[in-house]
Amino acid sequence: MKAKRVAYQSGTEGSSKERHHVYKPCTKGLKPTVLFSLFRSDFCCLLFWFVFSVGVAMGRAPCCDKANVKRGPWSPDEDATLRSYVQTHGTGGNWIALPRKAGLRRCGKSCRLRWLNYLRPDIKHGGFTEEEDHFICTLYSQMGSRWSIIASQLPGRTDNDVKNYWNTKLKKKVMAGKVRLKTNCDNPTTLASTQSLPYDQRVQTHNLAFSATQNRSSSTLSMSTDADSGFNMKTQSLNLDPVPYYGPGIMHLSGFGASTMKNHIVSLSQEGSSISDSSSSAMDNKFGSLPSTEAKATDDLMDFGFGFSYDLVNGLYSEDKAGDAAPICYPELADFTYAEIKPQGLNGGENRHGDNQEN
DNA sequence: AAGATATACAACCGCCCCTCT
DNA sequence: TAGAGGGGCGGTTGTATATCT
Repeated sequence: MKAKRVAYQSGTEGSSKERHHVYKPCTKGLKPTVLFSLFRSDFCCLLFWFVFSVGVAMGRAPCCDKANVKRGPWSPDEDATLRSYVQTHGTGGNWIALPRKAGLRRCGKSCRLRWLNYLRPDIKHGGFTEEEDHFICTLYSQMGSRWSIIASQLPGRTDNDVKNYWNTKLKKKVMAGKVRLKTNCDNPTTLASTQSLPYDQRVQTHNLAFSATQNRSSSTLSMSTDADSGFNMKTQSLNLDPVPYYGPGIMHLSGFGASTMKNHIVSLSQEGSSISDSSSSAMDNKFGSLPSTEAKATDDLMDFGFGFSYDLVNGLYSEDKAGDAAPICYPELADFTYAEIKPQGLNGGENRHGDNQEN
């Protein structure tokens, strides 16, 4: 049950319907000169209200009054206030109302972010282990930039942390061939859930079950979810091309946090792997089974969305044979143009955030 | 030593989804 | 059933710090 809604706190007043009201001057019976002068002023008013109304209609109202909330870095006092309030009262299921109750001049979303990414007691910052590197790379290869899901598999890590780490360090490590990955497993589980296993076994457990190569031009993905994981068992097919590709197996995703599962699908395309927000599709479940790799080395190419593929079996992961030695990279498989390192094929995200580029 | 450049990461933005009325 | 509002997410930006020239 959600908390009672709060009234608009932004600079606008009333409901969105009321905000659509446009000032309409009466000009009946006025002389032309007066009419003209009125027209000029009214035109400005109309223009203002038109722009204002359109602006309101086009986008949603802000969650808080941006003019009256503090922004920027949090002070230690604010941190203490927020921590104390949340630990004492909880969030109450309403972050928007929380800052007012807690006596903070901050946007509710800002409070939420600060708590989740920084103040939460179980947070780990920095110091990513090699194991975590592998895990992140593996999951990134499977699902792209679903940072919240990836982070949910790493105890103490936040999506923001993982995202920043990937963008600033790990991506470069991968490009430099300093991250080892291993394939041949079809049941990825959380890092936390396998902590007790020997390292090599854990890596095997987390390795890629999903492969996509650039020359695999057509695919049909058998989408299913694991009833054991809490998902609804469902099987669906996604025809991406008239010539279907039937994957050799099913990838179980029981380890992924079901609570964060929303409508996303994983698809294969000519560009390789991609994950699409299903807002543009009819898919009900976010993840499903994917063609798993059955130790076919030629199929074990990992597409990081960089515009190239890695040979996972022979290339990136070499611990089996060479201990901690750096992996072998295959330049013929990779376009290392650094500028090209950017997740691609995340159609939903690109669409969703296309407007952001205007900022 | 100083300015330029690179790096790291906290914080923000705007969108979408879900729930409630 | 439509609209409002909040939560959550991924992408981007801003800024402090580190490194380089």
